Amino acid sequence: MQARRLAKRSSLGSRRGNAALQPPGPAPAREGALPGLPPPAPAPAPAPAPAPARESWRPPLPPPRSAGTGPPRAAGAAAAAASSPVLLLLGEEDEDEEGGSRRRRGLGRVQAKPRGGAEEEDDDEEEEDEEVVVEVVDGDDDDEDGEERFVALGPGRQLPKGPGRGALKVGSIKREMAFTFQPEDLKRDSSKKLSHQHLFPLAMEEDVKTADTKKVNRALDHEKENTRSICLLEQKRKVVSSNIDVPPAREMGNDQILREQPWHLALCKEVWKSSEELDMDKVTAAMVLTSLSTSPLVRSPPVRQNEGLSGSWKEGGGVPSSTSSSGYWSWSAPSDQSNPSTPSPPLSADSFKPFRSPAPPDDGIDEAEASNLLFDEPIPRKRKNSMKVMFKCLWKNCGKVLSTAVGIQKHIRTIHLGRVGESDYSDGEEDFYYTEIKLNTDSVADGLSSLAPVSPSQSLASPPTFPTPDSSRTETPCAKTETKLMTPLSRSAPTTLYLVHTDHAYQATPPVNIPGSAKFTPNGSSFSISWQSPPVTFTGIPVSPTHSHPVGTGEQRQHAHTVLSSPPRGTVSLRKPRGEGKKCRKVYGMENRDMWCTACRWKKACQRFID
DNA sequence: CATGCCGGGTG
DNA sequence: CACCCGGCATG
Repeated sequence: MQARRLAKRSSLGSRRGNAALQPPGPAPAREGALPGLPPPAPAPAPAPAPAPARESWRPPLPPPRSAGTGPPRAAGAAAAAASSPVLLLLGEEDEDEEGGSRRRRGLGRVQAKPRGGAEEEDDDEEEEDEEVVVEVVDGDDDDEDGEERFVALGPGRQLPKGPGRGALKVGSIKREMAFTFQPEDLKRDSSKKLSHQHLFPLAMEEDVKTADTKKVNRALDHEKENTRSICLLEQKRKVVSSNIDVPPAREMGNDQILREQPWHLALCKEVWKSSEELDMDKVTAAMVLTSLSTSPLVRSPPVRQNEGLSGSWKEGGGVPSSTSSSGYWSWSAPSDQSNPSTPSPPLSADSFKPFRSPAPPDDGIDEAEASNLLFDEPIPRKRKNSMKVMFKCLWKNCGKVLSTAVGIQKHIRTIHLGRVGESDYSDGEEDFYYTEIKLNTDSVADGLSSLAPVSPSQSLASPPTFPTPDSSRTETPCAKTETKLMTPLSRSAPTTLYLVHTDHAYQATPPVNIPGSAKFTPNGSSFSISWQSPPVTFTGIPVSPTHSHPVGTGEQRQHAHTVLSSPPRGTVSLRKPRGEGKKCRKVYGMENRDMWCTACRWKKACQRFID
């Protein structure tokens, strides 16, 4: 808001100085524009250009190319492509995107690029693919690498080598298919592009994402044909792979799988393919691996993967509303979810990408895990740590609380039931005399600490959150988290905690109950958490809300105020009481404004007539 | 509404 | 830091 206003103001100001005739938009730009530049181009061009360009190059699939094998096989492959949708996808797009860009490139890549920015990115995306292909085909120097990939590609799901593999393998599949009918020479640009590659990582990802989405949509459209096309693809691949010396057994395994579940696999393949397109390189894979290994609580991947397979996650923006998010994301869940690499699960493709590949390996486990979390067990694992289960004896006048069921049973047996000798024998009667109580270890503190995205801070190398129940702590990590991955869910998730301190009656926000918020009632005081507009409200805290000026205890409160951002008028009335004496304005009047003290001129506290 | 002043933006 | 201004609080 302010910004806008300011902008407006500034523009006005500039106009003021200039001529009021200038059209509002271009005016400032032009003023700033260099004399040497051609007037029309600079200002308008940059802004609108990117958008359209992006649109146009969006669909790009990683342009499969062949290095050595290309030419001879190309014709046949093209023909095949025509008959099969999937192949069409690959080939066709290749034509569009690749051809176009290539042509342009041919014309003069060195020259300035009208829409070159997008183009470049596109190319970059292809980079990795190409490189890999080259390696594989050539197989000379980097033989080992190439081979490895192909080996991995075979098994499809029994990926023994780790998460990252999944993507790579699938990718290699596609590559195989691709270069079969793409007799293009990649060496040409590859090196150059590679150099570019690291420059546009984000762009790449996004591209990939969109491409991915689009692809899957198409896949859905052509469900039926997909089966067939897959078969064709399989054939193709076999041909190629035979050249490349792929272990036949694995190939077969993969094919069989495909045949058994043609449709699903078609989709899977699409997804995988795309994921591979994302081309999460080894580094990413490693990162994911490490993050996975460090935090055993990473459970989002499974869910997401499922979504991905079903294609639901791509229906733009629909993600958050998907099953996983709705039910699963009860208040406590986020605390678990907010782990290093997945502060905000399903939404952003960025976060999504890295996880897709690792997913396959732990498929089974994750499946179980996900369902587990989805259905029952309202209290996710991590919370168990903070949640202490105690067993309380219900016997009259005996409030004994023990930490173990066995203990309490024993207690009841021996003390109340008088079964001293039969300590081991239990007829279950004891069960009636004790109850299980869950001690929310200092509910408030617990809640806060668990809500605090402790894990994200790890991955982000931000200062670790202190286990101390200092609620104020929670904010720092949050901010970072948000900046990192700004996905709707992450924002809505309780990653951010605001503590609204109520100093004034008008500021007192009654505990707001919002769906998805949890409310604790420890020690009689109420503590409600929600991750929406009025995120957290504290009431009943032993802080006297009476005095409006921080004195004595005000110290603490002051601290709380500064540290905790309180949305609604967080500013305590530190405002200097209005000066009663004469002020420059009064003394000199508006007419003699130049005689005012500077402070007055600046609308600051008058310095001349200080009270 | 007038005034005093704070918070924040711009250069 | 100088300058400016939006907007709130107060009278």
